Amino acid sequence: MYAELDETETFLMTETYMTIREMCDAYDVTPRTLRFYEAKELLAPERRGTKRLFTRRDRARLKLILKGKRFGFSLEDIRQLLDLYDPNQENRPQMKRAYELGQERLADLEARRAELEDIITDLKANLEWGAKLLADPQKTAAE
Amino acid sequence: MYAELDETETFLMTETYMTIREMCDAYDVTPRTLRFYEAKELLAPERRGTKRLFTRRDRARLKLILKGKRFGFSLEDIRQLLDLYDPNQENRPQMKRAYELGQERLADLEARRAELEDIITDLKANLEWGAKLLADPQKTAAE
DNA sequence: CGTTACGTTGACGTAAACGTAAGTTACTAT
DNA sequence: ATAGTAACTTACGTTTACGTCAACGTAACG
Repeated sequence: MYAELDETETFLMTETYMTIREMCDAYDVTPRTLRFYEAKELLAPERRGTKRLFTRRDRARLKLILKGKRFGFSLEDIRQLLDLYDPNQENRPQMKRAYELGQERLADLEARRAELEDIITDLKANLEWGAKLLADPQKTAAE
Repeated sequence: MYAELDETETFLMTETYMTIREMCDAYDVTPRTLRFYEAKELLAPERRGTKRLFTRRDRARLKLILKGKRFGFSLEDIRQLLDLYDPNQENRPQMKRAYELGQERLADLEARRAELEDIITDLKANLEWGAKLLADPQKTAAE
């Protein structure tokens, strides 16, 4: 099926593919990581022969993966979130399920945002107290 | 030194200690987890004989640990954050270092808050689009 | 045509954060 | 005295998310 493609790639090259190394440099990850994400079905790069070609879609997904990780989501959590981002057209029941799942996730995220606010507020207050203590050890002595 | 204490514990029992099981029930963790956190010096329960007695301080710290984990901080990260919360009095250079470290952490947290906002915004938009698609598949067909 | 560079697939190793017995101790209840 | 309950220590097992070789393919370059 691919036998008729020549070296000049005249077909869908509007996609601006990226090699694995370009990806690594652009997003500061290792090749191992990208292959690992593919194995876990978080990414799905195309292949030219044996080599991976990462698409715009892969890049968008990778960005989300990296963000998600910074918030303590497991890769499995993230995979489910990603599925919300390009819903499987032609499958209403599954779409609906994904939509509902998305609502729950959104609630989670908003709860986390509140927690994060708390933490930030606490830490700020604490640092201000610390600043006073450093500046004037006597005055701040009392609890 | 503890030989003169009797069973009625008349000394510092204003602290309202909690047993390991009470802690587990209150914070939804396992005993293993609490012992693990102690081994990692995140908690420092007192002992009555061999048994652990968790103080108010331990509880405050545990709350922060659990929050921190939800944001993808490692236990080692969290340990350093915790040290900011009850600074080692009588140690200016270390206090100063802790303070500076705290500033950095705060910047991290605020950056994360921004990211979290992004994610929430994205997901919201996505879900609204999904809602339309579910409600009226024809109209929403175009990309 | 050899070698250098980049990519590939196994396959085993590792650090973090616990889980899970196995065996011991301590108190309490019958 | 015995049985039960709860906690303890020691130690090996497990999962997640990759790191790290080893061995191989192939395209380009001098």
